Amino acid sequence: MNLKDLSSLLGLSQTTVSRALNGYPEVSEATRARVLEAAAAHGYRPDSRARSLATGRAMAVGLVVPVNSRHERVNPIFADFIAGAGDVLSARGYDIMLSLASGEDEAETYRSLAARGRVDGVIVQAPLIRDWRIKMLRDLGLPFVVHGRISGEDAAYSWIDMDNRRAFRKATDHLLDLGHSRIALLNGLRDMDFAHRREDGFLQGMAARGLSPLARHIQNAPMTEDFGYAATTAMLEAEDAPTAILTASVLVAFGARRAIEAKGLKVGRDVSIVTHDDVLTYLPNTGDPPMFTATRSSVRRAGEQALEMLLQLIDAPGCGPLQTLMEAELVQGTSSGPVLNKEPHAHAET
Amino acid sequence: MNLKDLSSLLGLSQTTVSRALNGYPEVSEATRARVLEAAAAHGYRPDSRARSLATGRAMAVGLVVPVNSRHERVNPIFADFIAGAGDVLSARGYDIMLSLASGEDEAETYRSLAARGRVDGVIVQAPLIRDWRIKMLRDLGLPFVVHGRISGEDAAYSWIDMDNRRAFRKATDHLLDLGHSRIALLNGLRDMDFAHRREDGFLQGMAARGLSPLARHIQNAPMTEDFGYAATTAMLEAEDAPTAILTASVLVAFGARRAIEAKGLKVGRDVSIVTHDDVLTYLPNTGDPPMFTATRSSVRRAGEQALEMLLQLIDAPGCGPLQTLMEAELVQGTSSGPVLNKEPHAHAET
DNA sequence: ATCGCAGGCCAAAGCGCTTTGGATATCGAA
DNA sequence: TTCGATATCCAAAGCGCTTTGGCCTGCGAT
Repeated sequence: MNLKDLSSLLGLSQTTVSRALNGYPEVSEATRARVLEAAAAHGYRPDSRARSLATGRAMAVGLVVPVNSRHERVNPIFADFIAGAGDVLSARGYDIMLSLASGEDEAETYRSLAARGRVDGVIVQAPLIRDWRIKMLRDLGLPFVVHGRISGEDAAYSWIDMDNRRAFRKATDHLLDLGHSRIALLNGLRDMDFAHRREDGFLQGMAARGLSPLARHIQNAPMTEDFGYAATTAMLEAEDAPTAILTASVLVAFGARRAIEAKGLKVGRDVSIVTHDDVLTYLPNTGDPPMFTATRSSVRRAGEQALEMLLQLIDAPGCGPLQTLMEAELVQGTSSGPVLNKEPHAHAET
Repeated sequence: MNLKDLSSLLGLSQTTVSRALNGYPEVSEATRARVLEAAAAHGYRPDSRARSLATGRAMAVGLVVPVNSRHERVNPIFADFIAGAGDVLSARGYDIMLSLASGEDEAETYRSLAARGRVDGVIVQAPLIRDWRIKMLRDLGLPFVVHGRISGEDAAYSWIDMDNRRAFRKATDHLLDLGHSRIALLNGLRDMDFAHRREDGFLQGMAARGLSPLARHIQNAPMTEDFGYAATTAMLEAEDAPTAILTASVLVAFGARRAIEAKGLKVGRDVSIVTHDDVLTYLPNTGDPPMFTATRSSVRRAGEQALEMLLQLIDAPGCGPLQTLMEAELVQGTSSGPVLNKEPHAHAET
């Protein structure tokens, strides 16, 4: 059932039917009602390719998810980010064009999406420290919003980000206030911009009290449970074991907790954990008080907001760079407590 | 840069340029070379909407991800499934149209994708016990592949599934062989078809040895860490505590382990865990031997295979229902061992 | 010299929609 | 009665591509 069929069926021109369906005023209410009814009855839905070709708008946004080429990992935060994005988009009649891009192909992916007219805008995920994508997207003239920010990028661009530096500064201060001074940071991959900012916040907090962490107490890796476990185990067994650990994700915190408990130590008493919590639906930090003391910022909310912004940029191309900084709140859980003044934990089991 | 520009620039007709680019034989090799070179030089990429309108093929497949309406949860397995799917698709020039659909809207989502010509086929995720989607998709005439199977569906349809029943039968037998008889099952949501099959395999295994589990030892919930923790804690504290636990995901297994260790018990000695492992990149079951004894089947591989099948159905619409059953392998980890003959664990700490 | 045929190219007709630029009818005001 | 608004509707021109159905040209066969 296409427009031609429908209009001849109604004894009207395609123009009139199209206008009736799209809410234009040049059509009588009686006719509009008749058209809408017929359209519903026959399940007519305009072909989006044809419509898109005629209007020049794709009614879709691109979500380019980088597949870490070294690790071939797809971060599960995308599932929640997309859930947020999807809500906003479907409410406005947009679709999501998903592209997985691994490293080299990524430039081609953007160019292709733009040139083939598949999308009206894109979301840039997982920005790196000096990300080349900004310049390329600007050159392409494709509206975009970065989920995260890019250190070393001078030009203005639209982004939504959590205040990673401040969040980790807060988390660090929290631990320092509890008397901890040997604090470790289990962070995301080194080239990720967010990891850089988190480390920054951590170091600033330490420096403000005249402290400086051991180099081996700052580790970067994909944020998996076994990274948390392995890194924590190693640190607890070495000299100058940390009394508190900052982790970049709940999954890593799970691993840290396992390592601590495997040593016969108690989380929140012998070793404290403060984690960042993206509020992923399948990794809830539940309990009252919650299991982990955490800096909390919903990635799903970020997805909603990011798309709100992108749609705004698409609707009004000139409306300048939009920027949203989300604040993470520190929630006190059971995983952090005052430092114990006793023998280093490393020897607790020896 | 569109076809018209490119062809007038080359002094050729649009027909010839189009044919040259698409590999038709009616164009001399010399001309073809000239065209390809010019296209590359000017970064020409055919507008996919126009092409799609002309050919009738969308060159995109739909991935409809159900957002559990009760729980608003997006299962992280989709991230990995999509990674597999993306590999296959991008190699063949297809794009992914992602739709999040929550319950009621889902029918509309499929209808809309089909009617608007946005996709050439779809993947159906998370099938329920008696899923209405099969009938609807068949009526729509849209090629589709189900990721999972549908009990109570008589008509033939294309699917790819892991042999859930056999996997859990294997896992159960493994535990039974180790002498366990009080085995619990922490399963996914009750209306999910896979959960049903897993329970089946479990019950079959038990019945084969004349055993039948306690009703409260079979639990259904979203597969989160805290479900594993809470359920395990409760069971260990009650009468007739299980000596072994079967979990439906690594995340749930994490929770079960935490509960066991919190009771001062040792996983693999006091209480065994066998989990299903979807081999999610961010939830690796690492170690040698691995941390968890598990039935292993890569969901990423399933994604690849599912799209291979879907593309086949799209290319040759009549090629009949395609069905792939994947076998999960049982890998022995450190989380399962022979049953201890001693006082019930419930009292271990009292 | 003529014919047939293949190779190489092109004009134009779609694909299904939106949108421009009228056309026609109606109606109150002059 | 005549005239401009208004309100309704319509024919046709795109959007950028593919594809059908030719049109030439040259060449070997008749």
